[in-house]
Amino acid sequence: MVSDAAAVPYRYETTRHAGELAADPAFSALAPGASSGVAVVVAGRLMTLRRHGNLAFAELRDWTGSIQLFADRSGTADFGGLTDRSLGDWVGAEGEVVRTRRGELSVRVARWTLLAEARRGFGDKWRGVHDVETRYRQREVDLWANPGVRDVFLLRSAVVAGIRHFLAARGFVEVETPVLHPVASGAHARPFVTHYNALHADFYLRIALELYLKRLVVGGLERVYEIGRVFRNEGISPRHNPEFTMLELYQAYADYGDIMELTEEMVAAAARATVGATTLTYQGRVLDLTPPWRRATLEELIEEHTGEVLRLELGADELRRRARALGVRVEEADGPGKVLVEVFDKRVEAGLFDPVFVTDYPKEVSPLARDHRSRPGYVERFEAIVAGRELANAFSELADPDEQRRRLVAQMAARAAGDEEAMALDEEFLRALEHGMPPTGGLGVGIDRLVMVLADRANIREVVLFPALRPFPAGDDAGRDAAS
RNA sequence: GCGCCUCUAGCUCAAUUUGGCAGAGCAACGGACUCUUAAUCCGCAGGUUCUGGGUUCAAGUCCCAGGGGGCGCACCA
Repeated sequence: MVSDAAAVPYRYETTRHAGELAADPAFSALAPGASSGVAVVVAGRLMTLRRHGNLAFAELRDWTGSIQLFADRSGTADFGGLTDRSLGDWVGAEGEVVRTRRGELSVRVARWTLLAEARRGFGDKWRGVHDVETRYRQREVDLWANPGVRDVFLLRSAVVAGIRHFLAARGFVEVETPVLHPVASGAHARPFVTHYNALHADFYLRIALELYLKRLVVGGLERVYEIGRVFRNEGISPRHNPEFTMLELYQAYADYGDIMELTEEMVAAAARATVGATTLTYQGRVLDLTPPWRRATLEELIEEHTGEVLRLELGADELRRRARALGVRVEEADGPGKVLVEVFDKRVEAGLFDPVFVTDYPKEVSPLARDHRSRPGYVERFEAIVAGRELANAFSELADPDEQRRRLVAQMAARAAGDEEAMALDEEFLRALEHGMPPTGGLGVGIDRLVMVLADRANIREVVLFPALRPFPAGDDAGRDAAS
């Protein structure tokens, strides 16, 4: 069915969406076989087409839902042209809202317009497309072929909108900071490297938002946040995409206790804005996100889940011995704090399901967090664990420029000793701190992981539209298409 | 990077315990049908079984190498 592409209009004005028609109380009482007298214009893709000679029924789907089109030879202009259409074609239709004798709300098509032709099909109309490679590489196909996919991404949009709304109500301002950094710092991760031709210098894609945002607090933005992509040059897994979306926020005059309250309220608000409740089902289990969340120290949770009482005071040798006894692999170079966190990550984290704020991390592994006000060797830091995964990381921020320099110098020493993830020293950041940063609470939230929880998805690829995959192999389908 | 699994028509999947002419449903294409809901019915067409080697009279099936994908480990706050 080759059609004249030039005949496709440049614009098409609809009056209603399919989902609205189905939900409109004005039509709910419409009896089978009755007409409403209301004329509408709708548009979307033909998902099914049932031809009956002089009658035809079609499912027209737009991004709000579906509406049935009802056409007949006597009442529909170019009826034959309509029944010649293929599944997947985009069609605009105008006509009266009616209910068929069998009770299906429909638009009785008076006139219709071809808006685009689908040269390719969308796979099995009942079973959809299961091949994950097709689903992720050709998300446009996945969005039509598989139920629920579009809903996940609409939910993702609503989560981000809900967070912006929540933060605006608390007086936060949203900013944008550079993606290309001369020094990649603010997190323990290997960066992607790129080259800045105009500056004749290598730059790094950011691994965190942290340092620039704190400089803005120094600059007087007392409540500031950014939602943006960060890039970590690491493995791809069901829980890791090398580029992912992070929310970071900083609140002057607040400590990590305040940030805990903010975190649980913000996640609860995002849940209410999307699933409509703070209790939901995740992977078959009931997950209760209702504040307040449990608070427990790292050591308390380790003891609870392993039976071992591990404290920094035991010293590195003894801690390594006990960690190995628990089956946790640790390096000889690992200090006591690193060992403690390793034990938690390997033996405790995955077993936590309902939300927990894990508090008070070793100073050794937290170079940007402020010393704990009462526990030597520890910092005021927490991670929020939800459904067995880290959802957020936060601290009372370290503001003392001298102490911050000492910590980062130590990191650079570790880096020189071979630790590729040790944090880099950023002189511009240190200079900013010398201007004075007030007491500040900071938070980082993995938006992708939050969406996974709210959308009940176990794989991060299900919540990222175009997840990282190997480049499309040469000589495969795309190459043939280009040649033909 | 390592281990295990996987790749068959546009899509979803079959193809007998060491191996014996590669099939079905959906989509597409031609046709019938005035209330369908994955419409139904008739007809037609559709293949480098991921790629390259090897074993065998015979390979989708067994072996080797490579590629894509999945899962786990490692890595990764």
